[in-house]
Amino acid sequence: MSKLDESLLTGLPPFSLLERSQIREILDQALPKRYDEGAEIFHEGHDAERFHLLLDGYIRVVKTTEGGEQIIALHISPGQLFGIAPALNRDTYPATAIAASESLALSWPVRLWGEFTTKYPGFATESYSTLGQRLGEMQTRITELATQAVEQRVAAALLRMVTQSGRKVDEGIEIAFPVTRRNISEMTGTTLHTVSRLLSAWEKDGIVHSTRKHIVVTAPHRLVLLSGAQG
Amino acid sequence: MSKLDESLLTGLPPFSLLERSQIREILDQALPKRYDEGAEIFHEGHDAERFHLLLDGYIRVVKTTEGGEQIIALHISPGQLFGIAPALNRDTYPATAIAASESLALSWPVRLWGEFTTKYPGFATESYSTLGQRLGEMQTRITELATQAVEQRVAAALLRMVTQSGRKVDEGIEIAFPVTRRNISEMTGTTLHTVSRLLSAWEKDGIVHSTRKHIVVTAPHRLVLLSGAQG
DNA sequence: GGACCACTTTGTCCTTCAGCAAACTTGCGG
DNA sequence: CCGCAAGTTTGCTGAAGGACAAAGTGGTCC
Repeated sequence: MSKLDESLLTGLPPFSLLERSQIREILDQALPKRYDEGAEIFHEGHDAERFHLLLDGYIRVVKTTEGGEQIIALHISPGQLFGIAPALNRDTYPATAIAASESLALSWPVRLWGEFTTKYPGFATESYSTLGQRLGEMQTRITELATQAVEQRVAAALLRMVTQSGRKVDEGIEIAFPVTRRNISEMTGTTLHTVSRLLSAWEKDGIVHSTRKHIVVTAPHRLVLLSGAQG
Repeated sequence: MSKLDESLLTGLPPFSLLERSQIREILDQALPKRYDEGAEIFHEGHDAERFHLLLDGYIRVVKTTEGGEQIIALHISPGQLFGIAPALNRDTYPATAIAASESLALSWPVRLWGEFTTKYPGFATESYSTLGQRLGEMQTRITELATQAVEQRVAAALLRMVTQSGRKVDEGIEIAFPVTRRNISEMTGTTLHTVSRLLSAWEKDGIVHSTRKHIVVTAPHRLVLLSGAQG
């Protein structure tokens, strides 16, 4: 593994305001690792031995029910910490992390968590803000699941992915990682069949254009209408 | 308001391990307040000026959708901190808190949050553990909503309330605060009608006994079966 | 180039549960 | 003690969407 460059961390929220030497030190203790699409990074229930920072790619955080069904809890984008069980005094991971696309992540042993939070003021603050945001998102998903119809939930899920990872292409905005119908159904609590039907309908209406594992949203504003209070 | 007694806080997780003089100091800065059933303690979106500790009673934390529907996010029991937006660097409350029964709570201005967390080691740790648990519960609710049928969700909601606040009576275990059918429907994402039908059926089966705003679970084990993978 | 595999599409049926409506019960305030 | 409000029960109907089935379509590996 080649020597890591400091520019990797410079400007990332958790490490902003740090001096070059500090970043060097943090980096020297990091273990970089590449993950293929579909590769597991850590598993629900296992001992939380390391915490992670995603540098490139996208991560799906997944929970499995006793019935064997999977629920996608959230997606991680580059620059975000994940698997930060130590922040909440947990000693096992509460969910499984899987690379949604080919990804690169750094990780540190949990014992460094305490060191980082005390040594670098911004680090703790930033981490807990992240947690706060995630809590808010989960709130939103709960109210969505509790009050909205399937069509609205699927529209909202697409918009969330677009917002988090959308990149401009000439047709519209493309979700930057592979997504299957099944994936979407696991984000919205429905079946892949229903998702397929919805996407087909939207395709016909010119709202989205989707190929095998890729989705381009061509009319985001119409999707917003579908996701909102009334269509 | 009469002088507060130190025994109020002694032994409560957030303040365990503290010396008498420290507890005295904390208590002297606290504002105690009594709330009638249904009274609002703070409102979603308002400036988070204080954080709270529930001493007696039960609090419902509620989120309102644009459509005006309410979703009950969680219940707070005595001894728990709530409205701890500052822990996540939020400056507004993410939800509304309402007394589910007559309640007594202490509160402190948010500026003391930093002081408490730095001065009293156990305080921060304990607070973040609480947050971790809540995050876990929300996860569970999301998977429930996404994968389980209404009957299972309602059974699970009753069990959750029983676990959190159940007190033994001769018929079985009673939920310690008033709960209406509508409340349950707001916890489970269904309608009060459906909840009413379920409770009636369970009453006939001898699983619960419910009066107007009170529920006694007479056969918890059967409820567990209903909430589980298969009924 | 062919075979297999993963993903998708589409059709049909059937259950669950939300929506609507209306009567009933309980408790409280005057 | 009466009237009203809040909470509950119950019936009926219809639509949403899950379950099952089966065929279509890329993509990839040999």
